[in-house]
Amino acid sequence: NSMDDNNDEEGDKTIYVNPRQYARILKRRQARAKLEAEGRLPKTRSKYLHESRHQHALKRVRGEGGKFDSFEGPSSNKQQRRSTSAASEQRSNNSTPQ
Amino acid sequence: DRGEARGAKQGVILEQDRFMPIANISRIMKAALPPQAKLSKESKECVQECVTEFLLFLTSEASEKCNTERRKTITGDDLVFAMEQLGFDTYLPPIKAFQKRFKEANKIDRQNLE
Amino acid sequence: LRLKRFTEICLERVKNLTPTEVREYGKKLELPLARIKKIMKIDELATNQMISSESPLILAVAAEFLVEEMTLRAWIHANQHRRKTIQKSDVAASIAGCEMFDFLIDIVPRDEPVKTRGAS
DNA sequence: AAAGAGACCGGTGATTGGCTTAGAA
DNA sequence: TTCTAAGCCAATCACCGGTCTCTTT
Repeated sequence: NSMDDNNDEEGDKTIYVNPRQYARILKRRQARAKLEAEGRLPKTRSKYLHESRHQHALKRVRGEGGKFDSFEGPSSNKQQRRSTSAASEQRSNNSTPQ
Repeated sequence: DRGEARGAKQGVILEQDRFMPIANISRIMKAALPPQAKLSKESKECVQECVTEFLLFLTSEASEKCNTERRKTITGDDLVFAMEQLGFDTYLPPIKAFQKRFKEANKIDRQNLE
Repeated sequence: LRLKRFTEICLERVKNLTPTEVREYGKKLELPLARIKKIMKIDELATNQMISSESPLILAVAAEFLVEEMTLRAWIHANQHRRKTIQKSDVAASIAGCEMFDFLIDIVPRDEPVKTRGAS
């Protein structure tokens, strides 16, 4: 019922865990290790998930306080359409920026 | 070679497929809290990862039992049994109640369709 | 702060449900079933198995309970430190303080030295 | 016969960042 | 006290759930 919480052999801390979960915890640990060994798990989180949504957020109209706002500003100024002729198509692939 | 190509090669599992949407997690957490409570981004991501482990923890238990019993479908009963085995006793009454009503509802509109 | 009332509240939410209301409750679940199924398929064995339609539903309800309880315990810990923002350390403490959450031992780093003193 | 996988589709809510200031430190 | 970081807005679009056919139990 005891287990070390570090999978390295450094082994110092042995703590006692829920005996009903013990066996499953070990098997899950193996499964995660295998997944990691196959290189299927990104170890770091990306700043955003979708390039398109990131760009969308940058392009959105914002109020005075930096909040998102409805299509047009309430006070002065007329709406100005910025038809973004951003020609290049981004591959919708997900690169991890950070 | 069928044994090798079966489970071996799949691409990287990206975040969208490994975690529940962060906004949903956040909403559940907020709902359980008094309105003046705030949530750090780290705490939300942490709970997000906990949920994934929870799902896989139960799935792993149920899946292995199905395998040894040579059944090829993971049923709700398998997951309920897994929850019992793994000590999630406090969740069981509501879960069982929900499952029961769900089966009844299925039964009913199956009959209605005929 | 009343804490152990939580389990009872969970029960009340589900115990009186007519078959018609089960559908509504199913719709009201926060967690998308499609993604739950996708996550299940990450499991080595489960990838080659079939998954009944009720399985994601069961897990959705259970996971929602899990999040609520974890969050509540984390909030208690945050309060003990006079904080109004739940930090990752609070979640870690809530996990460390409940035997049922032992399965998260690898997920959340256990470096919180704060020992829960014996409450009265 | 009953039920799930997989492909397809259309509708929709999760994703998303700059500024303010709550509140962690 | 200093100064980090959470909440606040809502428009796009990836994804969810519903439906279909085909396969599996």
